[in-house]
Amino acid sequence: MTAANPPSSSQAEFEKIDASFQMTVRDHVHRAMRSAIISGRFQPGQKINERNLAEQFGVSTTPIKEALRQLETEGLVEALPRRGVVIRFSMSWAEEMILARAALESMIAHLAAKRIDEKGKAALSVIANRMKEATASGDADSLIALNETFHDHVHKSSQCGYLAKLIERQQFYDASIRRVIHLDPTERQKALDEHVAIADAITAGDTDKAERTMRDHVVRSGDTYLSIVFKKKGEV
Amino acid sequence: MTAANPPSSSQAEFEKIDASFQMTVRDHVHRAMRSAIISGRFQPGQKINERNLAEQFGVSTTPIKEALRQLETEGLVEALPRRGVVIRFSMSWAEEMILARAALESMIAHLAAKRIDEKGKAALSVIANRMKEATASGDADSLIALNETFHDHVHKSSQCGYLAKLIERQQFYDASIRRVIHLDPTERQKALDEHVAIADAITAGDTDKAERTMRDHVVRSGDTYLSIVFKKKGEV
DNA sequence: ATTTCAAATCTGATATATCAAGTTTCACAC
DNA sequence: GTGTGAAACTTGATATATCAGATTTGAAAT
Repeated sequence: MTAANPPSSSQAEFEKIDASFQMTVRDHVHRAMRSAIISGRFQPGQKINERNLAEQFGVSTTPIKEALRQLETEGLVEALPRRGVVIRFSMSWAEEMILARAALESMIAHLAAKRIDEKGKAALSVIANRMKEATASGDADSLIALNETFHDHVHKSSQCGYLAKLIERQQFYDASIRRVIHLDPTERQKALDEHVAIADAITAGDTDKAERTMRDHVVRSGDTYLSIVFKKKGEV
Repeated sequence: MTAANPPSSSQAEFEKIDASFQMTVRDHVHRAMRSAIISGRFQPGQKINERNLAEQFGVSTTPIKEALRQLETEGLVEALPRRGVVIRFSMSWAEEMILARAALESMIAHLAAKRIDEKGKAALSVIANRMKEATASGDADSLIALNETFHDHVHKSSQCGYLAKLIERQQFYDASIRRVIHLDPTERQKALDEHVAIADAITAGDTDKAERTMRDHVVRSGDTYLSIVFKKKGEV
């Protein structure tokens, strides 16, 4: 289904260019606002003024309104009809985002363990080995990238599109915070052990174990992020 | 915190009016479009024209664009920058929505079993008993309403706001389809047994069992809806 | 000082206009 | 017939204008 096929004509095969490559103003605003909200640059309950925002970004209110609708559907702001939008993000919201991600990732891990093929297993093993190396050498940047590769590969193996998309929206920490975590050797080791356990379970087709190890991993690492972002220890 | 408090002044106490009560054009469009998509009135991959839609609804394109952004974030349509939006809903998408709901509802059931108080247990028991009666008498309309009450009560007991909101978006069947299901005595009985099992587990504080019974319930009933909406049997 | 209420103001909701990227059409060259 | 490319057309993206609900203000009444 991938490279094994002979070219149907004498043309070389290329992957479709990702349409989301090009940036629109509303997406820029959406990302910027999302990042600002989840990094705490707005207070919970704070009101958002559309005209102000438009002026700050130097654009009209149209793309602002669209970005706000996206944030609203994501659950990061609440829209009160004819009264504007207010920020809805706090530590408890972040805790629930972790739980949501844990529930969804463990579901997808279950399916990955059920549906992964031999090629996928091999690829997963390669990723896991690279993680071992990067952990040993303390290469934080590689680990951050590999972490994303790992989870993306699990998503692909599960053959789930909707679930994968849904999971993307449950992330409330960004690159800079990840970096802090991955610079700690203890954290690095914990994450590695968990990733290896997940990979083993999926490769073995052990749906139950894949589910449990993934959930534990998401919850534990999520709590670590929580304690950094909100400067205190969270329990679930 | 509820009715036990004496009035702080001589004023009677009223619940705040739900701000989402008032309807805006964009919400009307959003709901109408969502309903149309999940009931299959658009083909997967079909292109949506903003101006056409605006004309059909008899409004300008502004609220249309906002509604489309909401649908996009929900995952029901995909926006290709500068090329418009296309429908992204099919049987496989619906299957995944069921799985997402199963994962999230079981997580919330787990928390409900952990956090519910005595008053909540009593209320849950009342709901379960009403369900038994309605099932015995075959009152489909009451059952539909009670079903919603039941799940809402579990959500409340879990004290989760974000998760509850997230779950609302994973519903792809509406009242008319529910009615078909609840008119079947066998289905009614199955649903009752499951609801009772869930209520028992939550009341007993058995987080594990609450999780499992809830998941099984959502998946099984989801498959029933699936087979009706898409006219064939789905397996997961 | 407190309450009342209408005018002024603010601001989100909607409509309309403009711009630019994407698509289609079709004449023309090979 | 096939490929090329420019013009015409379509349509999403953005900007601006208008409307109406919500909030604030302040003078008058008590």
